Amino acid sequence: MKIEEAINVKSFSSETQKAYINVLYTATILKGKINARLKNFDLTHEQFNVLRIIKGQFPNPVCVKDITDRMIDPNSNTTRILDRLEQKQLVKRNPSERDRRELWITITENGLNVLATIEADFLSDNPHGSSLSHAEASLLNNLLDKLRAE
Amino acid sequence: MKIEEAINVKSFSSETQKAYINVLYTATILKGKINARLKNFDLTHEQFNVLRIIKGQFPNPVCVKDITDRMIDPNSNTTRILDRLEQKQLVKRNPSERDRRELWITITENGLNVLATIEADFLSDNPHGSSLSHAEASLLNNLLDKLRAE
DNA sequence: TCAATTTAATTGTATAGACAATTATTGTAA
DNA sequence: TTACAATAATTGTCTATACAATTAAATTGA
Repeated sequence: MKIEEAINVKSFSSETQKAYINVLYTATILKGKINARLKNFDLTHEQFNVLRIIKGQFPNPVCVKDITDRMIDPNSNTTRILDRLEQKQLVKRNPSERDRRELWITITENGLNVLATIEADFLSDNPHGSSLSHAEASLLNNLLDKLRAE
Repeated sequence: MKIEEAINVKSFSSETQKAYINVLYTATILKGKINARLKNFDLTHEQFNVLRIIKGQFPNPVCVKDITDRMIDPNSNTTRILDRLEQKQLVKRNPSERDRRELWITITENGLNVLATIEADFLSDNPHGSSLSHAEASLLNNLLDKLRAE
C-alpha cells in the first residue's frame, strides 16, 4: 500500500516531506511486526535488541555505555531495559573489574537459549526474505544514509 | 554517516536486515530533529502531527476516529494527545451533531497561529531542502512502500 | 420491539522515549 | 594532595507507545 492510502493523505508539500513521513510510518509498521512475533517470547522490540547487543560480545561482558552506543534508539533508558532483562534472568549484572563506576553485563545461558529459539522462529517463515532484492535493499540503505546526512 | 558506524555494528545478516534497522534508526534520528525544533513551541512530534491533521480539515471538525486513521502511529492514544492539545487551548472538543458517541474536534484560532509560526520557522532554514533530489526521494518512497508490502 | 452486535471514545496499566538531575567514581591539574 | 571537571550509571518525571477493558450509543436483525 502506498503511503498516501496508508494514512489517508492526498498530497504532500514535497517528495522529501513525503519521504520523511514514509520513514516514520514504515518504522511504525516494522516495529509492530517485530513486536507481534516477540510477544510469544515475552520480549519487547527494545529488550530483544539489547539482548542481541549483549550476545554480540559474548562471552565478553559489556558495560551499559557500550550497549547504549549500539542501540537503535539511545534515548531509551538502558538501565530500565536491563532491569527487565535481569528480572527475566536473561542477563546478569556484575561489578566491573576495571572501573567501579561500570557494570559488566553478560547474557545468561537462558538468554542465549531464548535468542536461539527466536532466531529459529524468525527464520522459519523467512520474515526477512523481503519483497526487496539485494540491490534494492542496498539502494534503500544508501538513500536512508543520505537522508540522515542532511 | 553510514548505519554501520552510527550504531557500531560491523556486519548484518543480510542487506534487507540492514535496511530494517536502518529504517528504525533513521526514524529515530528524524523524530529527534523534529522534536528539537518543536521544543521551542512546547509541542511534541505527535502533538504537532495531530494538530496538523485537525487543521487539514478546517473549518470542518473531525472526530477522534478520523484523526486516528490519519496518524503516523495509530497506536498512540489519540484521546490523551487531544487532552494535552485541549489543555494548551490549541483545539476544542464539542458534541457531534450527527452521533452522540462522537466528538467534533476543531483547531482554535490560537492553534492556527501556532501552526503558522512553526511552519514559518521550519521554512526559514529549509529543513526539508534535503540532500535528496526529487528523484531520489521518489525512489526512496517506492522502496519503503515495497518494503512494507512484504 | 428489543436483544445482540458493532462502533466511538475513554480509561487502565505496563513499557518505551525524552530529557534533566543525582550519585559515585575516576581523571586532571594546580 | 586536593579541588575541580568528566564520566558511568541510576533515578525522577512527563509524554508516547502498546494493548486490553470499559462505557455509551448506534445499528442490525429476528
